[in-house]
Amino acid sequence: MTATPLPALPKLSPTRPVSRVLHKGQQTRAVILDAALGLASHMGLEGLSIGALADVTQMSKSGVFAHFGSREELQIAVIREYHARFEEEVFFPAVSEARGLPRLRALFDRWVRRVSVELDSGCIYISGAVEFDDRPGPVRDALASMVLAWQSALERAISLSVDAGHLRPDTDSLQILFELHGLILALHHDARFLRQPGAIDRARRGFDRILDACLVVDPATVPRIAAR
Amino acid sequence: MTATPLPALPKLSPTRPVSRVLHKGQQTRAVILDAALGLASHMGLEGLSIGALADVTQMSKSGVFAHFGSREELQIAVIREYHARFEEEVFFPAVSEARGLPRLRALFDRWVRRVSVELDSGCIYISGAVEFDDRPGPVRDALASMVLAWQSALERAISLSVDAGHLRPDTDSLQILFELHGLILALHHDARFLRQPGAIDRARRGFDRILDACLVVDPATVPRIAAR
DNA sequence: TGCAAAATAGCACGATCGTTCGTTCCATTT
DNA sequence: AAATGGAACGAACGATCGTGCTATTTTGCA
Repeated sequence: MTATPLPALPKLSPTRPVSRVLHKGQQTRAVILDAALGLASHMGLEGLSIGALADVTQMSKSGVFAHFGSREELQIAVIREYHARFEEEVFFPAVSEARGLPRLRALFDRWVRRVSVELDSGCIYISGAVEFDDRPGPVRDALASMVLAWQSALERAISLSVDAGHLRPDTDSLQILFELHGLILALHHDARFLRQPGAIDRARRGFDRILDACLVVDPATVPRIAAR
Repeated sequence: MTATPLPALPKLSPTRPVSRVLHKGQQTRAVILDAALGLASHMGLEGLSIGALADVTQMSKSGVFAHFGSREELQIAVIREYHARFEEEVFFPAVSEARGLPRLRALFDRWVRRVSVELDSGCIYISGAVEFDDRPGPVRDALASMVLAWQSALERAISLSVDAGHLRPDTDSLQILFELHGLILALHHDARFLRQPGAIDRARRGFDRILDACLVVDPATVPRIAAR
């Protein structure tokens, strides 16, 4: 339960220059990337077309194209951008919580919100995984790298909850990770595809149920630490 | 826990003539459909192209096209065919098991096998849900109808387990359904996209854990019914 | 065996795809 | 004032897409 076999979280910050004045090129590139993210979350990474991107950004196809060099590079850039935003909105705010259960709760809670409340923009991790599970290549590699990084971060939070004494020492953190991931995927499916309103509560209740099973209960002090 | 709000399982059998001698047309249509299913499970329903289908079946594009009238009809036909096979391989064999926990176990077990062991052919229900969650139309409707039918069948099996006294009376069958679905989705994700070998066991263990939590334990006869 | 009907092929269409190329515009520098 | 470089454009390319049309072949039944 100590060493994690998953790769470390890739740091994306170095790739984009810090607080430099953006040249015109990088500025419009950011605009394009923003539009591409919105487009990809609706149509999927495979549905991303340069022509549609040109329409949205009011540019010429070749003008858009020049910023990325190829469609594949554009897709990878979108994945990286999504990863950066995911870090910003889910990971970073949660790690400021106290390690252990509070942090784990915060991670899951923000994850849920990211997948569901942002109802219009689907999760590229999830749609991309389905689109590229049979398509080897650099896009799939980039996607898998990001997903593994996020799973690794979550697994670490679970392990920390064990170390902090919040969860039982015999907790199988990878099993917990698997089941939590399942809740998110079911949420994404029921909320986005089936449009069922109760999915968010179901995911949260599932979270409580999974963790209840391996909560450390001190019978001397507390008779019963219920969910939450 | 009695009435199910989900629609009834559509009976597909009436649509194909029973034990009639197949005319040449329906015969090659079946060949095309078989190839289309294999192709769609790799490339997705959106990746299904009539040209590629013509190459595989050694036919002309127009020859393939004539059997369905439109790409949309082809996609719907593929969805229906997948549903029929899913019924045949997962649902029908499982309902021959005794109602209650045995049947529920059989349903889940065959579901797991369908999603994972058939490693080359992905689940169209899952990939289709991601592809069409933002694309209204008849294809999405057909897909949703099939998925809801299957979920309804599963929910009935869970409710029957409650009625049979295998699960506690206060069991929230829709919550169980949600979590079991999550396990399958996580299995599909980890096995197909991440290629992690341990995913099948994780799904099975998740199943046991979910049901353990609402098993009826008779304290008089059995001191403790452990997992399985 | 012959004939109508069904099944398939051939061809072409408009649209869209990613990509390449040459050109123009504009800001910065020499 | 002239020269340089990046950024964006417009047009065109080959390919593939779905979808019509019209022959031609094949099938099944009288």
